[in-house]
Amino acid sequence: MPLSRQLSSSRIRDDGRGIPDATVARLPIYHRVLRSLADDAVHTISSDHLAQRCGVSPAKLRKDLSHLGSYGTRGVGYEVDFLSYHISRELGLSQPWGVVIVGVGNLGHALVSYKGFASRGFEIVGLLDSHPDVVGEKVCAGETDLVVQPMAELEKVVSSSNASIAVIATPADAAQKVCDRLVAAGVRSILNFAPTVLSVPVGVEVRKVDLAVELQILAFHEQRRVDDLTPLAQVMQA
Amino acid sequence: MPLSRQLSSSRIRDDGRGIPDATVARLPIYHRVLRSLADDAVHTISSDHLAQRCGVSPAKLRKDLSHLGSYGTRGVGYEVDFLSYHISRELGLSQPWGVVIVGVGNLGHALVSYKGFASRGFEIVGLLDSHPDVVGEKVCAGETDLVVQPMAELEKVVSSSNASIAVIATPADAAQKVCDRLVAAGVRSILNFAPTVLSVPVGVEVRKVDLAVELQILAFHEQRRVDDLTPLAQVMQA
DNA sequence: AAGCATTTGTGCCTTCGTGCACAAAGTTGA
DNA sequence: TCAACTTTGTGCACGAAGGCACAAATGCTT
Repeated sequence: MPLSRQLSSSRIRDDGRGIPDATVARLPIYHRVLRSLADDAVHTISSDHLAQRCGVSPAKLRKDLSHLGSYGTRGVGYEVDFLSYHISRELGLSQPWGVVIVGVGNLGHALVSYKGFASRGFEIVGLLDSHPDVVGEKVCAGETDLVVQPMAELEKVVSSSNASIAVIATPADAAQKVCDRLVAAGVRSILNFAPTVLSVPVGVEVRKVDLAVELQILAFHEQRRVDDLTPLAQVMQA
Repeated sequence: MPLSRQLSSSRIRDDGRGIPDATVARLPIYHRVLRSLADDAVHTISSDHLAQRCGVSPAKLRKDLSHLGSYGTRGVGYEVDFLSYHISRELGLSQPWGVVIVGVGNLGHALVSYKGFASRGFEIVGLLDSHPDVVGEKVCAGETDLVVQPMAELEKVVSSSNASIAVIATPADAAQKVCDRLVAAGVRSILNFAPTVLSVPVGVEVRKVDLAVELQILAFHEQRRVDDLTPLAQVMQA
């Protein structure tokens, strides 16, 4: 029996959820812009206009949205609230997600105070840190306050809060151990801010955000730009 | 004469210039792992082993490195220091880059205290904020202390420090104005943490890091996983 | 010196992502 | 009602990216 195909991320029916990864990565942008438009009392918007606000090409936007279904009206455009609802539904924002943050340094504090979580269905249900000075600190997270728990409580916090997403904001040398404990506790989705490569078993998804990597990519293009200013060297060598 | 191709000459710039974006995005990872290996006194490493540490496939690693030139030895592997040097050179890490950070909230503080900048040639040369309580604050950045400047000093700070990269860590509603002023002051590379789409003229590169977007992508896959647990319902309804 | 073991570098093929262009579908106005 | 206009949804073609497999090149051993 070909069971292996079930594990593949590719779906056969386009009617279902065969949404390309590149599209999924852009849906949150579309959703955010649509919410902003709704706040400005905009009812309908064309793909050209919406695409410009999202920083993508109109054709790409239309193809992305076509993967969700035909939610536009030809000759008119898309109804903002209607499209926003369907995107949020597809992204799973209609149900709440519990998030545990491990590591409450400057970055952890920034994450807790970030306003964009609660409005998109994410609720911070646990804060963990190993440093004695931080443990016990009361942190204002949205409407409710949270107390930073010691690292020993990790398994208990994850299981009791039924958190499904974890954020690692620890130093690099602690990240892998934290990751292993999170996975053992049942977490299958991890957002990693520590500058290290995490190894996880299959079935666990890790996304990484690396500040230094982003800067180095910028530096590469910046240097290439500088090199292009000296085309004489190339002519001389030829 | 067939000038189009010259083999075995890694110094030909035409070959080194066309590095795919996907490769450039992985080079910082390779570099970081190589530096770590060097600290552990590892002299040579094979592509299989290095690939495993970097979380990529060996074939991909070799193809990535082949874009830089032939820096490996068949039958042996890659010399750690040698390869590390060539990657850092290609990324432009051999020369220092001045970085200005706009917005010194929790996230800004986290960026300033991040250790990975100085070791990769990035030096924070300016801190800017609009809030009176933050302006004037002395922040410890690596070896030297920096004082947060008021936003009015933006143009002066950028031009006097000759910064080429800027980081926007402000709230979303201030980001576009800050971006415009940075571009007008001569900045051509911007790392944007604000959850908004920035519009810039051609020739300016913007990379964005959006925390909520990353969480929403995780939530999408998490939801898909939950939906896959109930395939019977779909079959029954069909 | 010669053969064996090991590892790199790369050609080929498949898959994924993007842009173009246009038919289909809906609205507006007379 | 019908024609002109607007906008969506999509087929197609092209380029980028990834994986496989193997020839070329190097070290080691006899």
